[in-house]
Amino acid sequence: MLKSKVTISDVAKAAGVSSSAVSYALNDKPGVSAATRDKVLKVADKMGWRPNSAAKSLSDASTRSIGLVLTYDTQVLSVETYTMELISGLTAELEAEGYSLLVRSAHSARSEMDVLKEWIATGAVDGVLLLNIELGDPRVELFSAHPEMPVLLLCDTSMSGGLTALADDEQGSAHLLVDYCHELGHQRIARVAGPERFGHTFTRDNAFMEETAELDLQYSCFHTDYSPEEGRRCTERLLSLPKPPTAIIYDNDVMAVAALQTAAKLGVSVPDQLSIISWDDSFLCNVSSPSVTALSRNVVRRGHQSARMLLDMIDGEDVESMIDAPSELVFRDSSGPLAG
Amino acid sequence: MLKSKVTISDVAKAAGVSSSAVSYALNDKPGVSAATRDKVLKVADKMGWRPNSAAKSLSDASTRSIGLVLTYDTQVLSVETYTMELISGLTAELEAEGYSLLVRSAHSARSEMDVLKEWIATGAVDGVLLLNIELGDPRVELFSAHPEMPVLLLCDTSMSGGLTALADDEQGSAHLLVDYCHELGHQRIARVAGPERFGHTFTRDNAFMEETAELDLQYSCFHTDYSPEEGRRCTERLLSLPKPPTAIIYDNDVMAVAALQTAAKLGVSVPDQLSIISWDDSFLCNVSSPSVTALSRNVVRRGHQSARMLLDMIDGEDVESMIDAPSELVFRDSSGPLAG
DNA sequence: TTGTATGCGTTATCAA
DNA sequence: TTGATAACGCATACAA
Repeated sequence: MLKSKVTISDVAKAAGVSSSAVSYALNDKPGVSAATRDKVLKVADKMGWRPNSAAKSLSDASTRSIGLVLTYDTQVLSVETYTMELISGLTAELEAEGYSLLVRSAHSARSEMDVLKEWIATGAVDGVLLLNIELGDPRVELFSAHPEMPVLLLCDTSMSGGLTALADDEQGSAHLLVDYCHELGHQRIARVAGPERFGHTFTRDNAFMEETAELDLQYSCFHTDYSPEEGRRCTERLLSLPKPPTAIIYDNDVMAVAALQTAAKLGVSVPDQLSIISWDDSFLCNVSSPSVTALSRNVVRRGHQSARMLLDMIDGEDVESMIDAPSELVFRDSSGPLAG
Repeated sequence: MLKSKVTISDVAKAAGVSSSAVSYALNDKPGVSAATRDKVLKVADKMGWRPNSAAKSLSDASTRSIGLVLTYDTQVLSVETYTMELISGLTAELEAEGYSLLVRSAHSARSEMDVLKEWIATGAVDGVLLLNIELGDPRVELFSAHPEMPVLLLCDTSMSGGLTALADDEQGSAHLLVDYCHELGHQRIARVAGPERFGHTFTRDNAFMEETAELDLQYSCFHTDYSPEEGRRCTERLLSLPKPPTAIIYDNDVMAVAALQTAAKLGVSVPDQLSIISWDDSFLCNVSSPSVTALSRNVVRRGHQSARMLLDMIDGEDVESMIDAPSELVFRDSSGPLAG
C-alpha cells in the first residue's frame, strides 16, 4: 500500500511550525497569528492535505455517516422504487453536510439486528434510519436501550415506543381514498393490503375500518406480501364473491397493475365495472393501460426530511416526532363511477 | 454523549491482564496462553466488547467499506430499477465479508469528482465502483493517477484506460437483437439510444452498425436522454419517415413502454405493423400491454460480481477485466413478424 | 502566539 | 508467555 497521504505533521514540518498550529489554522480556530495561518493554509493546499477520516472519527467520535439496512429481498427491490427514491432524497440532503449513507443488507430480521447491534457497539455510524417497523419490533427495544445512538423510525407514532418517528398521514390518506370512492357512488369497496405484521398496514386497517363505517360502506380486506402474484390471486377471489366489490384499493402499485391484467382476463371492465386505485404512485401507474389512479407520496421529499431530522438529532437537538405532508390523489383512468 | 462503549483496556482491567494480551486473544493470534485466552474471551463476551471501527480503521488503514456515488437525477432514479438492483447485489455480496457500501450523491460530474478525490485523500473507503463512464471520462485519469485505490469500472474495456472493468457483452447483445429482427423478416430497423457521451451508447452504436451492415439491413438511430418524453418524440419522428422502420429497439425499458402509447396514439398496431424491443428488462415490460420483448441483464448478479472483484482487489489480488455473462432475450408480445 | 504533551482505541513491537 | 510502549492522524488542554 502506497502511503502517499499527507498528514498534519508533514504540513507542520514543511511550514516550519508545530502540528497544533497547523490544526488550529486548518480548522479555523483561534490560537494562531494571521501570518502563520496564511502560511499553513498555503502549504497545506499545495501539499494537498485532507484530514484522514479514520483519525478524525477516532478523535471526535463521529463518522459523518448514517446507517441504513436493506432487508427487502431482491425480488421486491427490483420492482419497487420506494427505497431508491428514499435513498435519493436521503443522500441529497446528507451531501450538503458532507455526510454519507452507510448501507448494509440483511437477509433476515435477525441479521438486521446483528448489524444494528454492531453499529451501536462499534460506533460505525452517527445515526440510524429504520424502515418497515413491525408490531412489537425488537429494533424499538434495542434503540430504547441505547439512547446515545440517534435513530429515526419511518412509522406511525403509535408503534415507535417513544422514539422519534416520521409518520405517514395514513388516516388522512384513508379518508381521501374512502371519500373519493364514496363520491363516485361505490357501496362495496375492498382493500388488498400488505403483510399484517407491518405497522403501517395495521394503521391503515384501522383507518379504513373507521372511514368506511362512518359512511356506511361495505368493506373487506385481504393481507398479502405485495407481490404481483398475490395481487392477482386476491383480485380473483374478490371478484368471485357473490357480491363483489366495485372498487379495490391496493397497498402498492405493483399489485394494482397486476390486478389490471386479472380484471382483463376475467372480462371485468376497468373502470366501468371496477375501479382500481393504488396506494403508491409510480411510473408504473402512469404507463399501464388504463393508467392507474394513485396516491402520490413524494418519497424523495420524505428522504430529505428524514435526513434533516437525523442530522438535527446528531447535532444534539431534541427532535419531535412528526407527520409527513399529506398525500395527493392523482386521478387517472382506472377509476370512475359505475357504468352500464 | 454517553460513553458506554467497552474498550480493550476495560476488558484488560476486568480480566486482570494487559491490553496487548487482550488484543492477541481477541484476534486469535499467538502470544497468549490458552488459559488467559479463554478468560479474556469470556470476559470480553460478557462485557459485550466490539472493536471500535474508527480505531481499527486508523490502526490498519482500512474502512471495510466501498464507495458508490449516485449521480442520476431524482427523476430517473424514481423510474429505473437498475441502480437499486445493482446496490442490492453489491450489498448482499459485501455482507458476507462484513463490508458496507458507502453511498454519496452528487448533483454534477464536478461534484462527483470532488467526492472521489476526497475519498482518495482521506481514505474513507477501501475501494470504489464507477458507473456510467463517458468518453474521455476524467474519473479514469483520476484513478490512473492513484493506483493505491482499488477501483472497478462498469464499462467497456475500450474506455477503461487500463483500469479494471466489468463490461457488458454489448456486441453479443447487439448480435442477438439484430439477428432476431432479421429472422422475423424486418428489413428496416431503428434504435432509440441513450446519450451519445455515454461509453456504452458508443459501444452499442458501433456494434449495431456492424451487425446491420452484415445482414444488409437499413438502420437508423436517434440519441436521447432515456426519458419517456424523448422516447415518445423519437418514436413519432421515426414513424413519420417516408419509409418508417418496422422494428425499433429502445436503449431502456422506460422509453420502450412510452413508445407503446405513441404507437397506439398514431394507430400503429404492435406487433403487427411495428415490433418494439427494450434493451433493458424490468417489471415494466412485463405489465405493459402488450408486454414488451426485452433483453434481460440480471443486474443483481452483476452487483454480486462487482463486489467480488472489488473485494479481491482490496485483498491485493491482480484482478483482470472481464465481460459479464451474455444477456438473454425474453420474448413477449410486442415483437413478431409483419402482418397484414 | 507558540510548541509540547496527551487522549481517542487498536494493532504491533520490544523488552522482561 | 507476558506487560509496557510506540504508532496510526487528529484535536486540544496546558505550559512556555
